[in-house]
Amino acid sequence: MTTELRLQVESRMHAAGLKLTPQRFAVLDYLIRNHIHPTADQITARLNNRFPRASRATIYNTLHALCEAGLVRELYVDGAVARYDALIETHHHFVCRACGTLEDVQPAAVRAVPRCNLDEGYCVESYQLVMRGVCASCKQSENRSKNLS
Amino acid sequence: MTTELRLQVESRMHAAGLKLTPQRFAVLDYLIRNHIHPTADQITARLNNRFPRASRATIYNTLHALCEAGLVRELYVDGAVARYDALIETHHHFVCRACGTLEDVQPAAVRAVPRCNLDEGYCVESYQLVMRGVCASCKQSENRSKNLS
DNA sequence: AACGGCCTTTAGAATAAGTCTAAGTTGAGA
DNA sequence: TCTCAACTTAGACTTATTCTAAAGGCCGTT
Ligand SMILES: [Mn+2]
Ligand SMILES: [Mn+2]
Ligand SMILES: [Zn+2]
Ligand SMILES: [Zn+2]
Repeated sequence: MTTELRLQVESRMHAAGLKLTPQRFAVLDYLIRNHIHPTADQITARLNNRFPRASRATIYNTLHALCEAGLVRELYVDGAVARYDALIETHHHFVCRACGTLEDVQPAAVRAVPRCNLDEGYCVESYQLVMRGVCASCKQSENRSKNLS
Repeated sequence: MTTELRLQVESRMHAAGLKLTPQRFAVLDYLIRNHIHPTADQITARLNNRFPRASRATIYNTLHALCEAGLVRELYVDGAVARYDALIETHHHFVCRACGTLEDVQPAAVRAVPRCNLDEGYCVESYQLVMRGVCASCKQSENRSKNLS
């Protein structure tokens, strides 16, 4: 499975004119296995537990290279920090205002996909929907504390 | 008209426990008159042509105060820089990848408002749609250069 | 008018995310 | 195996934003 993945990735990277280095593979592998939309810092912290170590510059270079190659998406949702996502099929996001987690929302969960007809001449190439609210587990704790009071 | 506005703003600020200072009014007034979703820097540059001058810290304090008071929205669309919006009614945005302008999209222009039915227990409080593409005037120049070649 | 308390403004230092640079390292094709 | 463009690295730099400590303004009280 990792072998398959490696081959897929290798061919994609190659197509984009990029070498597949250990660092690049480690970053992508981490993103594919962890759909938590981590920041560059989280990725760095996580990868530097184990081999191969990667410097800040390399993390950013790698993330940008992977974005260029279309294997990763850069996501700005809340503040000034970029988050990264290896799920590149069209999908949306839900942000919990209580715990801050950023979860995927499959397009199927959005009942009516928006069709935007802007003024004449505008060309919409992509769109992204960000929903905000309270996630199921935070909702529960909210209710629990309400009952106590 | 400015008088009416000032009174409205004053009561809103007061309700939020905040004084309406000349700096605060100037920032809000600028945002209301200019729907260009400016950054803190653009606001600073613009206001410091005329009275009242405002320091960086005050600009940020003011913008945050106005956000708290619900008179202004902070918007992160592309990356690292916050943009500010005095249009607080629900609406969406269009970003031109060529010229970078960020325009309002009235909800009416979105044909089908998304209804999101997430997993049990999730509570969606708001959502925002960001469309990306090419604006009408950039589209024109693109076409013009295509014809030349 | 002078005083005191509280909120606001200010300049500039501090922080945080990301980019750049210059030097050393590496790995894929010949 | 050899080679060299591509890659990685530490650390300096930049940019947006936040923090801090001191000064200023407003108001009700003496
Ligand atoms: Mn995602
Ligand atoms: Mn807007
Ligand atoms: Zn939550
Ligand atoms: Zn444009």
